Amino acid sequence: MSRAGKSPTMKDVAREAGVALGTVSKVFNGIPVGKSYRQKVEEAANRLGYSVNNYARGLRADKTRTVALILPSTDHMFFAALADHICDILTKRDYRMLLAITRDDPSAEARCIQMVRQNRVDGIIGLTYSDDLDVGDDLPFISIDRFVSPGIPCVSSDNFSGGSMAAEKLVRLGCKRPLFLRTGSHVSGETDKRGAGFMAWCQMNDVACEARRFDDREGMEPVFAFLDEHFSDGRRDFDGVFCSTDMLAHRVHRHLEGLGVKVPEDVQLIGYDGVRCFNSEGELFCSTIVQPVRQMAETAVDMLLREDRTKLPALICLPVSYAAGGTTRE
Amino acid sequence: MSRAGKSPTMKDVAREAGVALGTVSKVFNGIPVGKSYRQKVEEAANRLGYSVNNYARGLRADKTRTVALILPSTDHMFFAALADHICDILTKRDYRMLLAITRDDPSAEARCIQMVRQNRVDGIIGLTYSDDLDVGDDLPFISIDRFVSPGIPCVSSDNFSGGSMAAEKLVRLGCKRPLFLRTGSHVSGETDKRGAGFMAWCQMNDVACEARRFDDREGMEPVFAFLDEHFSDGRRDFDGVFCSTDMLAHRVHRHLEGLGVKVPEDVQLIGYDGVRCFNSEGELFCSTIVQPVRQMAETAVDMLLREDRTKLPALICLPVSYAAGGTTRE
DNA sequence: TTGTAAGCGTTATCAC
DNA sequence: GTGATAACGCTTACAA
Repeated sequence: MSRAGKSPTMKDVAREAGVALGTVSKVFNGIPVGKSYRQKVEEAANRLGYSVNNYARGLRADKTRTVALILPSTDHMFFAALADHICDILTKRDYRMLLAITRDDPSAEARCIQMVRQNRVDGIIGLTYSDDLDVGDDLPFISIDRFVSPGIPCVSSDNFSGGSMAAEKLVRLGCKRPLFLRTGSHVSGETDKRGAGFMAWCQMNDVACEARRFDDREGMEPVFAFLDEHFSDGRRDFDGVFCSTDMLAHRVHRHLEGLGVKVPEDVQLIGYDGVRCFNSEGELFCSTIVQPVRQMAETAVDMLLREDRTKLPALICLPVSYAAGGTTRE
Repeated sequence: MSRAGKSPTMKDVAREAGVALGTVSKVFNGIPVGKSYRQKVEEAANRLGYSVNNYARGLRADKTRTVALILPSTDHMFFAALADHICDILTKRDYRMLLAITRDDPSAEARCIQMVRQNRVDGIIGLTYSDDLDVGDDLPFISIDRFVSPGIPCVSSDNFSGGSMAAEKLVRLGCKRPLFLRTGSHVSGETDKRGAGFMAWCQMNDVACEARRFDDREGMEPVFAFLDEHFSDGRRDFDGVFCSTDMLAHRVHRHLEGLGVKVPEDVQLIGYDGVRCFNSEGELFCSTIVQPVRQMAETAVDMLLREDRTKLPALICLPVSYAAGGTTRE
């Protein structure tokens, strides 16, 4: 019997089962072993409540079957859904997920990298904003939505096509004076292409359009001021707005309502993300370009755990789709 | 110089710094060491890009500074906010968080326990639904919203008071025929007390009220059928509904709208959770009883990591508050 | 203070 | 198949 208070070890199981230590190890690693031995080991292990010590295993093997996910927060439906799917997919592959949250703070991002590095994770999936993130080239890293450095693959939705899709949709639905609106990080990322795609489509199709970008550090006031300027007193300077996120679209929607603007009658609104109320089965907040969250999660995990990590693509854009959510005239 | 491709170890740092291995260890454990030595070690460590191997450390110390959070999913704003706060608080205490997701599946819950046990976490915070969850008494466990077994503390919001508060609010706002509606797990938990508190208040105050409970395995159809029965064709059998969650309240709201019922004019609605759009700074979906998520997270972590784990309380109910969200006549 | 050496639980490699 | 043994990287007595 092993000392009380401490978890049993392989040694204990070996003794209990009356077999050699090596045999126990083999059983727990799926290495062929005589049937009667295997059974004796399994019984002894159950009796003792034994379970493999991953720390000892990781120390020996230098593989921990653990992946870190670094996110700004999980307190946003898009991030939360991403975390949910990635965790799910990793679990199915018998990996564990360490979650680290950064609050968009570059120093926290650096600390996280440091922390998960100490924890000898087998790889990192990160949605980060640091300009100069130093991941180190020994640790597999997949970035989401942001180019970090050459050699680090980036997985994102097809932001450019999504932007074009939004433009086309608005125009097809009758908009003559479309507007692109964004708030967001001052750090540039893949998501900037949403606006680029929107503008490009408009130019290609000879539609005059305007774009306004606001820095998220200034909050919503400048956005509201802009809307007031163009929609107060019966003014309707634009009849369709593509917002860089659903959240922005929703706030714009509310503000326009406050100004007496009718959505979608006076102005049609399209967002980006495909975020839903409460959970991914809820309703949309607005008409939107839907990111393929599950597929993004799958791709990120796939690329991270791929055996052959030479010649990974630098950027993978996954196909988006349009979904009507009540802020457009379908 | 250490072999290429492998991370440097303390030994490498010791050699690089020209000091003893033990000295390096002391530096990284904050144990006093000669100033010049400390500096030499730190420089050498930086030069080599050394970072402590937590697996070796955990193996030796039998402490991993890792906590597992077990949730049904993160794809719901309440769970997502909980995960966010718990991760944040753990990080501040220099703990890492392993996230495991169960999809309400008891067998997945058991697998998770097994998995995190292998990973030698220092404790578990779990929001689980298994009837017969076997955590084992060696591993600190804090349950959220559900009584698991004696000796396992449960942290929840004050569901009973929340229910009473909802009843009082509805009646104060003029409701004469209140209704309690719930869908949810067939497994009983602390959250059942929401309805109990509601009914108790009504009885205490001689208000006749009705309660309907639906099993979530049957979906929303039975709920909608019930609403149709009581609100079709101008019927207004109830003028105030307390729903066991914001999500339910929101769906009820939408369905009532479809029936031509005006909220809050004809019927007032109160939910439970305090969940918001997009993130915790968004707007409420409905008038609601707000759970103190941050405080719940803090309490759970506190109790989990408390030094003296004898005489922990069996149940901690944290105070809720009411917030108007447009579905009541304030 | 510093250096040394034992040991944490596993895996892998021997000769039997 | 067994049994012994050497790593893996770190902490911690203990000796110098």
